Amino acid sequence: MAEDPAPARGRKRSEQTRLAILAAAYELTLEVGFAGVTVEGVAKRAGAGKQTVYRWWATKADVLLEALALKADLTVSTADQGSFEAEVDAFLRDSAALLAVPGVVPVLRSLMAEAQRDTDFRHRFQDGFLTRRRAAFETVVARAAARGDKPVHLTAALAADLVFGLIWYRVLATERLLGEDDITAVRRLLSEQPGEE
Amino acid sequence: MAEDPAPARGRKRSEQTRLAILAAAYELTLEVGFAGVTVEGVAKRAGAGKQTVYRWWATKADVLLEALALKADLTVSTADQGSFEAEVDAFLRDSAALLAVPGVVPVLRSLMAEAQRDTDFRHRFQDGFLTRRRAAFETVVARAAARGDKPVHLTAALAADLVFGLIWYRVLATERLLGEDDITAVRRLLSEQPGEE
DNA sequence: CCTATTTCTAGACGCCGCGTCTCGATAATG
DNA sequence: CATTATCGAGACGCGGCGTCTAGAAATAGG
Repeated sequence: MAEDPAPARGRKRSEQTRLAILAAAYELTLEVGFAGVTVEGVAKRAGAGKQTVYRWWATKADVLLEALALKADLTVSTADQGSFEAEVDAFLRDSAALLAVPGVVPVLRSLMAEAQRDTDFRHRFQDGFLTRRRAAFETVVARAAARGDKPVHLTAALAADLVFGLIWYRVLATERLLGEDDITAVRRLLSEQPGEE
Repeated sequence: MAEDPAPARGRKRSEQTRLAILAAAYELTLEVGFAGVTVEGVAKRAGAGKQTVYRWWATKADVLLEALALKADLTVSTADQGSFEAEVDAFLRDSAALLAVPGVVPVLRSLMAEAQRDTDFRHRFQDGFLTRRRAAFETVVARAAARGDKPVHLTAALAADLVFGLIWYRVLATERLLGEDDITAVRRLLSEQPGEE
C-alpha cells in the first residue's frame, strides 16, 4: 500500500535517539515509578532535548507503550495446537512469560492507570495493545468452534474477558502472577464440557 | 475495645463539612474527571478550606474512596441461598447493581488507577475495598465447599480472581458492564461439575 | 466567665513539572 | 549551496501541590 509519499527532505529522525528515549523511559519507570517519571527526566537521561520527546510522542505514557512493544516481543502464539485445551494452555504460558520479563508488570500497571485518566491515551492503548492481545485469543476460540471442541456455553467474548480479566486483576490488584496451577486450572475450566468424562 | 481515650477538648469535627467535601469530590470526578479534580477545587465547592481537606485525608483519592463507601452501600449479599450456583448468581447481580449506580464506574476507575501510582494509597484501597469484597465472595465458596457442591478443581482464590477479574477488566478495559447473559454464563461455568448432567 | 485546645475558612508561599517556544547547530535533499 | 527538518539546550508562563500562617469559631475544664 501507498508508502508515505513525502519524499523526505531535511534531516532524518535519529533512530539512536528514539531508542535512547524509549530505554530511558522504561528504566526510569522501574527506578522511580511512573508518577516519578517526568518528560524532562527522560530527555535528560536519553541525552535528548525535551522538544524531541514532545515531537514524537503525545505523553510519557505513549513513550512507555512503545518501549513495551520494543522490550517484549508481543507476538502471541496462536499456532494450531490440535485442541482448544492445548491452545489455551499455550496462550496462558505465553502471557505468563511476558509478565515475567523484568519491568513489564510495573509498565503494564502504569499504562492501564494512565488509560483511566487520559481518554485519548485510553484509545491508543486499546488499539495498540489491548485489542491486539484480545484478537489473538479470540482466534483461538474461533478455531475451537470450527474444530468443534469449544464448550457450547462459552462465547469467544466471555472467554477473553475471563482470561484477560484474570491476568489484569492479578497484575493490578494483587502481587501474584500466573503459576503452573493457575494455568492448569483455567485451562481445565474453559475447556470442560459439562457432560463429558 | 478501647475507645479513643482522648477526652476530646476543643472544637469538634464538623460532620456537615465532611459530607460536603465527600459530595464535592464525587461530583467533581463525574464532571471533570479525576485528573481534572484538584484539592483546591474540592475545597472551594464544599465551601471549605484547603487545610481542612488535608487535615483529614492524605490525598484526593482517599476522599473519593470514602465518598464511594458513603454513596454506595457496600454490604454484599453473602446470605445462604441453598446452593453455590444461586449464591454466585446473587453475588454477581449485587455487583452489577453496584456498577449501575451513577458515578460508581468512573470513581472505581480513578481509584484503581491511583492505586497503581501511589503505593501507600494502594494499601489503603486494598484494605478498605478490594479485600473486603473479596472476602465476601470467598465466604460463598467456603460454604459451598462445606455443603459439598463446589466443583473439585475450583479453589476459592481462583474463583475470586476470575469473578473480580471479569468485573474489573470490564470496567477498566472496556465499556461493557455485566449483563444477564454474563451472569448466567459465569454462574454456569463456575458451578459446573465436569462429570455431572 | 475565662482560658486552653482544636477545628474552622481563607489565602499566601515556594516548588516543580507541564507544554510551548526560541535558538543555533546539524544532517539530508535537490 | 539553498532549502528543509531534525537535533540538543533551555527559557518561559501556567497551574496545582502541599505547607504554612492568621484570625475567627466552637468546645471543654477550672
